[in-house]
Amino acid sequence: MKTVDEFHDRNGFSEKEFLQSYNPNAFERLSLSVDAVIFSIDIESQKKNYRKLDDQRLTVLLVKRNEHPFIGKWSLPGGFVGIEETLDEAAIRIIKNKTGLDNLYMEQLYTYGNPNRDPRMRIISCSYLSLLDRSKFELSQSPLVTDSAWFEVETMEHKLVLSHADERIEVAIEKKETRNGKIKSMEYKTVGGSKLAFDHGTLLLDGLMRIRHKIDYTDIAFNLLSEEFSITQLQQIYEIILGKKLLAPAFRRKISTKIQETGKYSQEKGHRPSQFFVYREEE
Amino acid sequence: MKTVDEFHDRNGFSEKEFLQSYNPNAFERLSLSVDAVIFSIDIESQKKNYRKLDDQRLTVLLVKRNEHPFIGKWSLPGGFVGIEETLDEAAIRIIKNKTGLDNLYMEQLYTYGNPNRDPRMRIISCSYLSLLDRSKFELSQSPLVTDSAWFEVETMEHKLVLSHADERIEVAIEKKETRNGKIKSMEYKTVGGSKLAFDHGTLLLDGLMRIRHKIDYTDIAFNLLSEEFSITQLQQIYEIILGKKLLAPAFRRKISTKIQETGKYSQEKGHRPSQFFVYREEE
DNA sequence: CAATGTTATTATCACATTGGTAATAACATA
DNA sequence: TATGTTATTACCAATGTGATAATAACATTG
Repeated sequence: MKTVDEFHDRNGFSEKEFLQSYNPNAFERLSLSVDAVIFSIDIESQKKNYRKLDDQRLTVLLVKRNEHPFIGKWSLPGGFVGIEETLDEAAIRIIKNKTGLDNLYMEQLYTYGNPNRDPRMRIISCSYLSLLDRSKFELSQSPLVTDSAWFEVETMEHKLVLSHADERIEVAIEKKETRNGKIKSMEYKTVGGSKLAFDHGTLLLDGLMRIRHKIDYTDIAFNLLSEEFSITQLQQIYEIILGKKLLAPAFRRKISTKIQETGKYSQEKGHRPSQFFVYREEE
Repeated sequence: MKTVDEFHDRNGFSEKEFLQSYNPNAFERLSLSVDAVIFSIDIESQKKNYRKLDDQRLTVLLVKRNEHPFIGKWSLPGGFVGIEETLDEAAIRIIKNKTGLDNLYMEQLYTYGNPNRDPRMRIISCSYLSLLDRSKFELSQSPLVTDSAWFEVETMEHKLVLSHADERIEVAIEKKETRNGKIKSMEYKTVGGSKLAFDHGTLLLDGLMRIRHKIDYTDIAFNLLSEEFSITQLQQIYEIILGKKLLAPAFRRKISTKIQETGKYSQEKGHRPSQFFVYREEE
């Protein structure tokens, strides 16, 4: 079998020779960062606050920037990719640093390369989507607790509203009809600046779209709940993400193949106890 | 309203001052390339060659590298992202250069950042998926015709086989069970080297998975056909991509809402003519 | 020109899935 | 014991899907 080295280019160089004389600065260089869109839902706390179902929210983890650029603004947790780590490794490292948690659901989302997205220089950002089981997590565990917070996410017709305590961030959204080949589709794009750093409003919106879409052909929603859960809790997760009410009997039927009874029951008072279930893997 | 400049960092610098003194080389730099997985199906030519339905194939555009590294090997068409262009712009430019075509269906697929994926240096690759209507396209129109070709794609249990004329490229595939949070899933990964340059076997396999999955919740398949087509041709596209036969009446029903009659009929002999349809956009 | 072969298209049926409402169950409290 | 609350099951209608059969519209052949 031929080895690569047997081939020579038009200058007569073998691959080994070529690589030895290769100048890495021949092309423009740039930097790569990873930014994480970390979602969670705190069903328990939302219940304690007497929230109605339609008032419950998905939350996203934001950190306040304490360095230029965009100092003082909220941003998605992120950081630069080290020269010797893969993108996934960088995302795991960054999420661990910001949340203290490991083994989360995590997937690469999209890569943003607008030349002007960072005022410092050309920085490409690869975004990751991550889902957190809030019962395992307390913000105080994080080394960054003083300037990180879970913001409730609310989508309205023309804007995305993020709120936490008395902070309120609005991101304008444009519904835009785009054509891609023969396919016409409605795209949701953020427009203009906001109180969010960089283009993180766009990253957040894209993450939101991804989870809303992916919830009905995968089981990612289970990652937002603890090991044992009632069907009602699970249904609430779906309702919050999809932004609409679901019918209990139909939901129960559809989900029944994916869960398994535990025989344990809830201790809530004043009504029939609900059974706890666990996620059952497909065979 | 406050401007960003009013904030000062711990060194007392405003954002403007910070940016003026920013050293872009403070972090490790790298390069970014875009590689395109361009699929097409040539129904007409496959019919002329008396191919049976189950013998029809999806094809992907490969170009032969005439420079180090991987000189002489086949690769996906790609190139470096210019310092002043977005990733989408780079993909459009590259596809136009390689195929001569514009206004194709195109979407960003995934970003690959393994530190060792390129022997020259750290090069990140952002892959794009593109679909081509073969009736509008002839390879001879391309400025790169001498070293580019449509390779038929065939997936088998443990390998991906690409073939064109007497060339045959095999890419080993590993079915790997991965766990991501609570979700267990089967992933298909390419293993080891092949006659394909870089990690392009992986890019190709991921593109294949994406199109197979996306075909049943979007209308991307229409991008592989010309304006007017018979339902049978459309069904063949679906069969080729999904890799299995479909029942004509069921397919007809399902697709009927997405197409519109033209009143024109095929001229083929020996049987009932088929009506031509056009893609109908949703209201 | 009728019989045959070929592909296109429609009809029909059984079955599964889903949206929706009603009924029942299992508690706590008044 | 009656009432309120949530959980769970039963049931029905409407819709969608897999599958086979029937019919239509040609060309070709004997």
